[in-house]
Amino acid sequence: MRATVKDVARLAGVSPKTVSNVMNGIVPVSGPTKLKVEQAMAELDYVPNLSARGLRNGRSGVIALALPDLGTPYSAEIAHSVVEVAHEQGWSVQIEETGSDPAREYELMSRARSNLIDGLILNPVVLDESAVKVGVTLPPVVLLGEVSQKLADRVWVDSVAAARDMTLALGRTGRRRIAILGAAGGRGSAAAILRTRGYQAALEELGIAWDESLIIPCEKWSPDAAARALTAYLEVRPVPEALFCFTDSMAIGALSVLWKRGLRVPDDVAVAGFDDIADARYAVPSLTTVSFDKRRVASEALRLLTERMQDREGPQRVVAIDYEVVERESTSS
Amino acid sequence: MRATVKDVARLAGVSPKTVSNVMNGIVPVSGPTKLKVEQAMAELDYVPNLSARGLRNGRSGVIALALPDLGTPYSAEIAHSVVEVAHEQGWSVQIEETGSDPAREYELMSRARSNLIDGLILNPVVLDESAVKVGVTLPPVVLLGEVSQKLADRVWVDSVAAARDMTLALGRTGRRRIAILGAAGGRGSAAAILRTRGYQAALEELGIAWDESLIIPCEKWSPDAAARALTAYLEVRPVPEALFCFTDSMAIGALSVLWKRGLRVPDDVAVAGFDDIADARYAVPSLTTVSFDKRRVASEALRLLTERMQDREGPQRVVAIDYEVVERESTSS
DNA sequence: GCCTCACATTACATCGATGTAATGGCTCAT
DNA sequence: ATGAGCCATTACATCGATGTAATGTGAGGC
Repeated sequence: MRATVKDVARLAGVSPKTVSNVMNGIVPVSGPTKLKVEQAMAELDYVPNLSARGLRNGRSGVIALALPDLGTPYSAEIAHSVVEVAHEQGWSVQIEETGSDPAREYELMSRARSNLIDGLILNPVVLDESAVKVGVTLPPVVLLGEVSQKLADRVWVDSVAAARDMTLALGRTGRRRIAILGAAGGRGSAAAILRTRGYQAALEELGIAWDESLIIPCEKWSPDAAARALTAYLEVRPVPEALFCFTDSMAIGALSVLWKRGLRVPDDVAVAGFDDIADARYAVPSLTTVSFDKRRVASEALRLLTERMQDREGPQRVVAIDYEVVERESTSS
Repeated sequence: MRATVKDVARLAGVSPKTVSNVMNGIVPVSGPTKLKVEQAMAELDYVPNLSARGLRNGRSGVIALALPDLGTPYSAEIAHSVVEVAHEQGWSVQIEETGSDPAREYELMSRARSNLIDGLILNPVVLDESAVKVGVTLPPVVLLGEVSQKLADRVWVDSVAAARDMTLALGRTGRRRIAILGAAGGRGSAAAILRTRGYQAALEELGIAWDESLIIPCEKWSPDAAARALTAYLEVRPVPEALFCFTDSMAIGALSVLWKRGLRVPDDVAVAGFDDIADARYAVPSLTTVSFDKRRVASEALRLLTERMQDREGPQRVVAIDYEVVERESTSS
């Protein structure tokens, strides 16, 4: 059986509370007593029971991170950063996937309320619907991404500005028939809408007319879906001069399709992505993309979350993360 | 304040224990009483406190998954599968990164012993050293990968056989100067050693002499490191006829380097990987690799883990996951 | 030498859910 | 009608750590 505070106390010849005092160091303990207790803890190989502590303190030291799909490089990199930053600050991270199923977002919320979780960092797929449930009775929530949600703290990259800058960069290379891949089919994701808006703004600045035939819809932002969408598109349309994919994953799928068709990048068509995932640099050719510091996203999210734990009532805050258009071989050789 | 069993009991006009009985359904509860309780729970929006339940039951419903680096596609895909399968079975998953720091593996173990975690799925970086700590006083542990560790249950892919098959497949295309990328520099990882051994076995079968100059060491299995290692190698050595990279990530780094040097794949050099990550299919050219079912890895790991929870004393078990050499464009056009 | 004050330490209650053992009410057989 | 027997329900204790309030111990001042 595992040792408890009682066992340690007995061995050290003190009371359980003193052991507790030694551990959390708030109530002062005299030198010799402290030493005795520490020796006893070491001897018994004592490890505190976090369930008990959590019950007593009302805090578990665990935060949840909810992402659509951990398997995608973007989510994986975000998760990596969050886990790393959280670890540095003494938090454990429970990971949940909301996948394609919006219901999981709600499920998560109620799970969060079951006290095993002190806070939640959520990258939502369903946008406004989630809003309903985000209230004061919930644990602190920080949202990631472009969500039209005013009820929770949020960390995001300015998609409109970034997409605009990227489109301008493509225009600056002299290309005018600039297509976008990943636009919303029906009611699309907020990110799709915002990035399309940025693209549109750039076109106006460049004096390029909006051309519906250059909008390539693609609901799912995976290489798979992108490859299919682009293949279908190229069956019936000429090759655009530039192709701005709304994520790097889609761009990687697109590069594969273009290469298979014998189209040269960037000579025949320039390709750009968004997110700057690790593999973007090693794409063939290396991928021009919108880059931003994912570690920064993680640390800001965690900062907002912990601050929210202190002050549950303060005003909602939104943190924008700086981005940068990184030009690589896929747009200029 | 959040509702507790007491509150629910008071509202339903029964005792707390009856509420508990309704929830876990082991002790029978009469129809009408059950209904009253359920209504009360709904009305109060009751959510059980998992810390309290965990304290009482000694189980938290949470398992930990420890991987070297969540940011890499391979780890991410494994994590994705584990989270998904675990969720289906009602488990939550806490993710930890052991990174390059072996100490974290120990840290994790002790964390696991703190009762917030019912079991641990560990993909170790340090091999045998971990062994020491895996004992009966720990929660159930399942190891992932090629670990020379006989003290815990384990799920793996037979690296020796897979590397042998891949090398044979490369040999079958008529190429004889087959290089490997990712071999162990000093005391390498178990996987590196085993894959090198499989390569060696295949060479013998093919009647090809062992050539030390075709062994390209690369400690870290990232595109970065692979790109650097290969670049350095090509400065001083001729291009091999085939390049067997020990992971797909390395292969992606290698493809990028080869392309930048104007070398054509597979015409000038065939390239193969290992793991069949999602992006392998969309590499340029698409990547020949060793494929296996990651969901299967996850479900077997979880099965071993839950069975181990039932029977802490049973004999250690090892599950080998089937693999398949998938030939794509990077080895034959 | 005695009293005060400060500080380390202790006993006890508590967090919320649930197993144990005991109680209560009910049906059914005689 | 009454006792046996069964099943739903209850009171209480418990899991382990920790806050609260009370106790104990020492030093220092007069």
